Formats: sequence, structure tokens, C-alpha cells
Amino acid sequence: MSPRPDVSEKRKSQIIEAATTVFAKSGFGKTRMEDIAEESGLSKGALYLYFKSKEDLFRGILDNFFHREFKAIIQLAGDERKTSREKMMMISEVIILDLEKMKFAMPIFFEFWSMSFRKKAVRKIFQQYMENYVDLVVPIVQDGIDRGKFRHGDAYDISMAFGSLIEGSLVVWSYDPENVDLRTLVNKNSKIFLDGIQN
Amino acid sequence: MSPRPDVSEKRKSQIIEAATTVFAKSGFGKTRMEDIAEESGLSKGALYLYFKSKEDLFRGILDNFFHREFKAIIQLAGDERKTSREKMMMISEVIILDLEKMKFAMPIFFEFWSMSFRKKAVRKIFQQYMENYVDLVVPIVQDGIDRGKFRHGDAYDISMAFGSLIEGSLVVWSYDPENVDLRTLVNKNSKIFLDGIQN
DNA sequence: TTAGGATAACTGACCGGTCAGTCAGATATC
DNA sequence: GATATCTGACTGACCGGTCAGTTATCCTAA
Repeated sequence: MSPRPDVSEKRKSQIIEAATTVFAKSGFGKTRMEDIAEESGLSKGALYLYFKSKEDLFRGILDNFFHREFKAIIQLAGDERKTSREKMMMISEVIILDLEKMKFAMPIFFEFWSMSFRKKAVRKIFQQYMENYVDLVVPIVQDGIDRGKFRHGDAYDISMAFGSLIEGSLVVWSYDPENVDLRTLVNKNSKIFLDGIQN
Repeated sequence: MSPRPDVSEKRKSQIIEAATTVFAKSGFGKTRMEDIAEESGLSKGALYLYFKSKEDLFRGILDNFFHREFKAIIQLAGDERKTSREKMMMISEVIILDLEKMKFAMPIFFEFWSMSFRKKAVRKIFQQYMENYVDLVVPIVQDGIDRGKFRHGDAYDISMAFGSLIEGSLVVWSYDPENVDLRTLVNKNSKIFLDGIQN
């Protein structure tokens, strides 16, 4: 036995990063494992040491995504000095930050969404994401209503609407990424919405 | 010369319908032309009489989609007896109707969105859609503001937010299609939003 | 009424390129 | 020298697209 330093975690993220780049550029169908190998600086064979198939690798990206996003969001839920509105704006701000970093990978996202209709495992991940979102936002909205800051209404419904708005901003941006600025759009949309539910 | 009845339009839509079914079920990558042939009741060779490639056929579906949707929406813009709010609700209603009919094809949509990042021709179609949407909705919103029905704000921004909300409803629904009812979601979201901009 | 010619419409076996995945061997690190 | 790590040539399944041949439909002439 030789205690060589374990490179497998390093390799995995190295491969995932390369794969993200290539999949984003070419789509799942047109991407060849060879391309990912090249991008990652490894050989095709090596990829199969860390991921058991092309699809497995593709899904690896998905897991990676959601780890990133929620870690950041969840932190700001703790801050009690902020008003509900500020918290909501913070959430949209954090999501924007994350999206901006991940803009280039958006084509992959759409492929995941498409996949989610066919693969239960993928759908599970999205459902989990939704659940986390609800757990985070509903209490904030409810609190805003209770304190009379937001107008009366069902906190769950309002949270879903806010979530739809953010996700939809992404879609609208994708309709015309050259002319629409993602940050500006999400920001304006959030403001309009929050003004709307403000008391 | 023999004036046999021209079946090519009939065939095209026959093929598109079959292709929609199969692509929706299996995704672009996993769908074989043979499958579409079978579903359509024609032979593989016949497909190539009407579409020059698999991708050409896939895009055919996209064109088809947008023809359907906007024809319906555009009609209700004419009705002058309705309030701005009613018009907006009508728009979301028409979109719902169309989406409900096309629910099963949603995976294809996501693939189009993904494609739009890579193919200018596809992006063009979405941009056109956006443009049509803006041309339709902005005047309605502006009118609502001018008459004091809607609160002050930029009509364009508000229209974009409303559009984002609708598109986002679709995404949120797709996160959990088993438990979320598309119609209910779009309806609630629209109401919350319109209540928000109401004066 | 029908034989048969003309051609539009269609068929499906086949071809050739592609590429995911494998594995025998090479290399690096301990 | 032991073993973890990596390489890349190779293989075989797969399938988009083609096309020589078949069938269906219409027309005309006898």
C-alpha cells in the first residue's frame, strides 16, 4: 500500500469544470468525451476512472450547481436585523451573483430542465431545490405579512410568484442575452414585484 | 403532368406531429429518425422528402409552436371594451390554454432554449416572440397607467416583469409537474402581480 | 372500360462516419 | 519494486442520410 496523496477529489472537480465549459459550448449531444479530456488536460481513459459514463458526468455538473447556490442563500436567512423586503432583495441579489457567475453554463441548465421530465433522479434534485427555496422564503414573507409590511395574502403563493419571477427573468434574458442585462432585469423585476406586495 | 392532390402540407404536419411526440418523449439525442417514421406511419426515406435533416425537422417544430401561440393572443388585443387588467388576465389565460395543450412537449421547449444559445436562427425566433409580446403588452400597460388604473411606473419594465412571471411559472411547474398545477399557478401568479400594480 | 404510360410518392436495405467505452500497457510516485 | 494513476489505440454498436427500386395515382387513347 502506498499512501500517495489522494487526487480523486481534485480530479473530479477538474473534470467537472472542463465538462461544464465544453457542454455549455456544444451541448450534451455534440460534446465528445475526447473534447472534455482535452479541455481538462487528461486523457479520455482518465475520465472513466472518475465518472462511469458521459451521462454520469453530466449529472455530476448538476449536483455541483446546486451545492453552490444554496450554500450562499441559506446564510443570509439568519440575519435578523433586516426587514422582510431587504431579505427578499438580498435573496434576489445572491441569486443574481450566482447566475452571473454561471451565465455561460445556462445552456446546460436548460438541458437539465429538459432531462428532468425523463429522469426521476434529475427531477428529484429540482424538487429538492424548490423545497429549500420554499422553506427559506415562505417564513420571510409570512413575517412580512404578520408585521404589516406586506399586504395580506397567502405567503406560500406569494413566495411561488416571487420564485417564478426570478426563474422567468432567466428565461427572458435567455431570449435575448445580447440586449438584455440579466442583473438589471432581475433587479427591476424584483423591485416591481416587491413594490406590489408592499403595504 | 399529373395534377395529383398535393399532400406535402398534410405530410409535413403529420410528420411534425409525430416528431413532437417522439422528441418530447425521448429528447433530441435519443430519438431516431426511424422512431419518428414509425410514429408517423411513414418510412424513414419519406421523412427526408419533407425535411432535409433531423435538425431541420426539430426546428420545424419550433416554427409550428410560435405560429400557434401568437395567432390566438393577438386576437384579443383588439377588444376595446375590456379594462387593462382584464386584458392582461386574458393574455395569461390564452397562454395557459396554449401551454396546457402543449404541456407534453415542454421538454422540447427546454431543448430549444438551450439551442438558442448556439444557433442564431433559433435565437431569432425567440427574439421575435419577445418583440411581439412587447408590442402587444406594453400599450396595454401604458394605457392602464394613463387611465390611472395601474400605478405609475415604466410600462416596458412592468411588461417584462409580467412576461418573466409567466415564463417563470412554466419553469416552476416543470420543477414538480406532478404536484404543481400549471393553470392554477399561472392564474395565482398573474393575480398577485396584477393586484400589485393596481392603483 | 381498360391497358398502359408517366410520374409523384414512398420504401427500407445499406453504407460510412462517429464515438462511448475498454483495456493492455506505460508512467509516476511512494 | 509495488501500486496508483494515467494513456490512447482500438472496437463494435449505432444511426443519419441515401438511393435503387417499388407502388399508387392520374391521364390518355383505343
